Amino acid sequence: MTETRVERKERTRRAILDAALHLCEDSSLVALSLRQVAKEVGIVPTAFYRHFESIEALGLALVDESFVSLRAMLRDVRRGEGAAGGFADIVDSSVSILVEHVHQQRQHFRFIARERAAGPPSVREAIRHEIELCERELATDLARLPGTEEWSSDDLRVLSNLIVTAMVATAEAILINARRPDVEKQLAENARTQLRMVLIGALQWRSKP
Amino acid sequence: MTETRVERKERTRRAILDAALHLCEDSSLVALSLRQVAKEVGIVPTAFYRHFESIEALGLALVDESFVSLRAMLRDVRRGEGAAGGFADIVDSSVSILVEHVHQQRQHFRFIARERAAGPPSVREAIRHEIELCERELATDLARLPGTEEWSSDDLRVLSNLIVTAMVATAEAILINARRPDVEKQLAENARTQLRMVLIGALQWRSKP
DNA sequence: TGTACATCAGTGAACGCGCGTTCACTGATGTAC
DNA sequence: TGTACATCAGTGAACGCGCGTTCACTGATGTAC
Repeated sequence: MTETRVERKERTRRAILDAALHLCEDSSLVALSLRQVAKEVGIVPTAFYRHFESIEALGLALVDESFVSLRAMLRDVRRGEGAAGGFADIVDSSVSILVEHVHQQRQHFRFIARERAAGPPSVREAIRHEIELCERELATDLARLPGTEEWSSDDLRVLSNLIVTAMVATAEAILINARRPDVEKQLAENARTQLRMVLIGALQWRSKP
Repeated sequence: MTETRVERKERTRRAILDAALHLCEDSSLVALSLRQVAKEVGIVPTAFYRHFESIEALGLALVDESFVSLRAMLRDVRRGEGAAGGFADIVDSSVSILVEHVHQQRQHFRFIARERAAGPPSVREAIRHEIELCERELATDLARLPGTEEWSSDDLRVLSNLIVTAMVATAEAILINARRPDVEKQLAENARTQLRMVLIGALQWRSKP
């Protein structure tokens, strides 16, 4: 015996998650059927229920998993900020890290981008919640940058929201133009320009009293 | 006889478009069936084919229709810019007009926001194309603002893209928080702050030679 | 104006198919003694 | 170590349902003369 029962079950669960991620790439979770997933995995449809209660529950598991990837990216970005010299370096390295992670975890980023707008309500809500947490984290990071000492916490959140929105849009654009390195290079350069514009504006900003 | 045959047909077509817009509000076009639409309209499923070749074709018609609404908004914004005094006025009035139009054409804006990420490929592509046209229009508007005389056309496009992205995100947030006037007021104020931050950055910007 | 014919939006039966879910089951793995 | 029993991931038949699409049709509206 090379595998325990628990290991075997975990392997099937993994296969279901991977199959779902793959199958819904061209449409959405809401158009994904339990039978399609079971067929792709190579199990009988009813065996699906041994692992998830419904496609929606499977979706929520995929949200958790996808945000593990996204948080790994944020950790890398934060490390880059510590090492870098000025704002220009931070911007350059952050966008590079974004591009790199989008490629490495292509399916997870596509999943978030798509289901954020198209998923079942509970999945949309879960993604919205996770993105809000990311915005909060970024806001506390921004508070450490020189020049934001006098900012209100509201303004930090608003700036953070703007940056996250712009970066999500950049990630989406990169995913749409996958396998077109020239377009991707341009998109990354545009994202850097946008971040620089925003940060220049931010450095001039003074919160209302 | 009160209605000609042509008028009657047009009325059914209208009813199909409205029914589709209403029925896919809680999920997506990809999860919408021809039979659901026919039932809602009160015709037999096969009669659908007298008006559209498929749900996808119906979706493309809805894209056209939705962007008529969106362009009406852009026209109002442009009129506001002409009348307003300084940047602060432009920002205030533009966001107010956005909020107002999002309410007036709630279904069209929701449709665009949702199907942009979730629709059938051809619908996604059509929406992407329309948004790109809007970005171009905004870029030519921006070129008329004082302070952008020396900008490269690339930088104008990049700034325009950032503004459109932020405003689309604001529209989405307003739609999600419909019927919560306090949240909406905050979202509008945040959007104004974001636009001000961006424009302050833009005014400091100098394109690379 | 009246008649004969053409058009065509909407009908209704029928088809084969994939769907989610139920149920009783099998047989390999795991555990208690 | 060997045996008897428990667990439980996966099976397979069956169900009723909604799906898109086909086809021949109906009958009111429109048109030519």
